[in-house]
Amino acid sequence: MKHTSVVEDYLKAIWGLQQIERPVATSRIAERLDLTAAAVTAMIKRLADQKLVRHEPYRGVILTPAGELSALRIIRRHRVLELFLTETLGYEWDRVHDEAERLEHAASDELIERLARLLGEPERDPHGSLIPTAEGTVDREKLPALPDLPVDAPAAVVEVRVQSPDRLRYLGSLDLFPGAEVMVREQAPFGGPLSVEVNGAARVLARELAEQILVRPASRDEPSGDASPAEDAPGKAGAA
Amino acid sequence: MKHTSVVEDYLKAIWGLQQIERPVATSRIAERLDLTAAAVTAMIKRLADQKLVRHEPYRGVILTPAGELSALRIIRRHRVLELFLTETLGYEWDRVHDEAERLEHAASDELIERLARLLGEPERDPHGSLIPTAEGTVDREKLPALPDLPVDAPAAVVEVRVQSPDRLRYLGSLDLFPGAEVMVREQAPFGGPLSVEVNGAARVLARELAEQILVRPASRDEPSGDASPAEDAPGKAGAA
DNA sequence: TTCAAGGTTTAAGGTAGTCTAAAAATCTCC
DNA sequence: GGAGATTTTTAGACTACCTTAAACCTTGAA
Ligand SMILES: [Mn+2]
Ligand SMILES: [Mn+2]
Ligand SMILES: [Mn+2]
Ligand SMILES: [Mn+2]
Repeated sequence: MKHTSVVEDYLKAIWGLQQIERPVATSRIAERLDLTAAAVTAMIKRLADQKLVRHEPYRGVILTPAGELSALRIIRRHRVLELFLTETLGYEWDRVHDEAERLEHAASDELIERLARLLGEPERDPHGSLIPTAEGTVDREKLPALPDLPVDAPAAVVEVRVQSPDRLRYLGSLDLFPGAEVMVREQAPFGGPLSVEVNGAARVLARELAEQILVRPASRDEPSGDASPAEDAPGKAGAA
Repeated sequence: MKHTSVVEDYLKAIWGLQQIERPVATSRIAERLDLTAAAVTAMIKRLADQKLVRHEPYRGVILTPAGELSALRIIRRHRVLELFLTETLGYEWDRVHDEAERLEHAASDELIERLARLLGEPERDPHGSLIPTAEGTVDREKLPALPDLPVDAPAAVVEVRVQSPDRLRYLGSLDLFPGAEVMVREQAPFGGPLSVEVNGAARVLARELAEQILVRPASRDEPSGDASPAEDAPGKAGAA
């Protein structure tokens, strides 16, 4: 039931990659964790021994239910910690990942649950990612990205799926935090940039970045979502 | 400049033992860290290679200035974290040590300084231990223990040098937190227990425990200390 | 002054995790 | 249905710790 921090990071990586492709290839894990493929193969064997993954040689791995549960518990830790760092300690949203990456292995369940209570049992981290419950469950949501929006349709930023501190800092300078009100004004052809209104201000944004910004279109009838319960705006964490 | 968590724990242990006896014997370190003497000898070699300790074979080790600086920085982390856990998250004072023991290795300097700011740049941890400065300095203070007090002389608890959660919990149930007002009423002979008044309530306390409770006698003229600046009562952290 | 007790170090071996280089399997594309 | 490219796994080594058992100092008491 208790794993090393290295194992925890592997599980987290595999879980994330699994959202894209199952089974997960050795090389995908290697590049995400910045290790050689040989190291990953060796670790995969240990994970399989511990019944955390199933491995088909030369084919890849998938998490077992036990592995997935552990992964989600670590992801919960990571995201709760990230939110604590921005909300309580005033970190910028581009600086929280590395800190949380280490703390997630040292914090006890009790600490995480106390932090979650302090933060009001939050649903999303500073980047808008859903925080798994303490029991290890998350909804799988498929939201449109900014370039998927029709022109002039209002929407709200929900999640910014960007890791790089540089990019996050840049997006922050454009006010593109979860909760921001956005509207696509124009999409340049041939994969060109988007003209977007963010909280009323006109911005131009590289398509590559825009694709990582997930939004919820404003429903025309009601101000909130139609089928889902009213969203609580996560509040722009650590604005510059 | 950056050490493994194991190295950090060795430095911390050696620093603490050095306050009692210099040089520090292999076996003292082994028992404090719950390791075999052989493991300690091996590690001492590595520490000496890194110029963190000086080792005289068969005699013991002492920290170099670099080693002491590192030790004090880790002790600062540990104590700031402990205070955060009691003050901000409502932990009891007997539960914070283990948690801090792990977090101290994962938290960045920036995190610790932000916590310290949040906590008002505190001077003492929940047990009353002095928190080294960010620069890595602490005053060495020698306070009397409870059994050193003359009968009927009022004093204030400053530090409770007890590790064991059981004992801490017990002392907490007697209100013996830093800041408590105490007065020894009677000392049973032959190493017997002490009768002590704690915040006005009569208590009986084993001498062994009383010896770990450091106090500052109230000066008869002024309510505060005479030479030192007024102490800020650390507030009874996590009272039951 | 010797010698045994007790603490310390060395020797040998183990686990977890990493790397490079080589071997093996799979994929791609003609 | 291969040949060659690409991935994956194996083999062999290395670092950081830890353990037990044996050898080695230091010391104090006879
Ligand atoms: Mn991590
Ligand atoms: Mn995040
Ligand atoms: Mn520690
Ligand atoms: Mn303490």
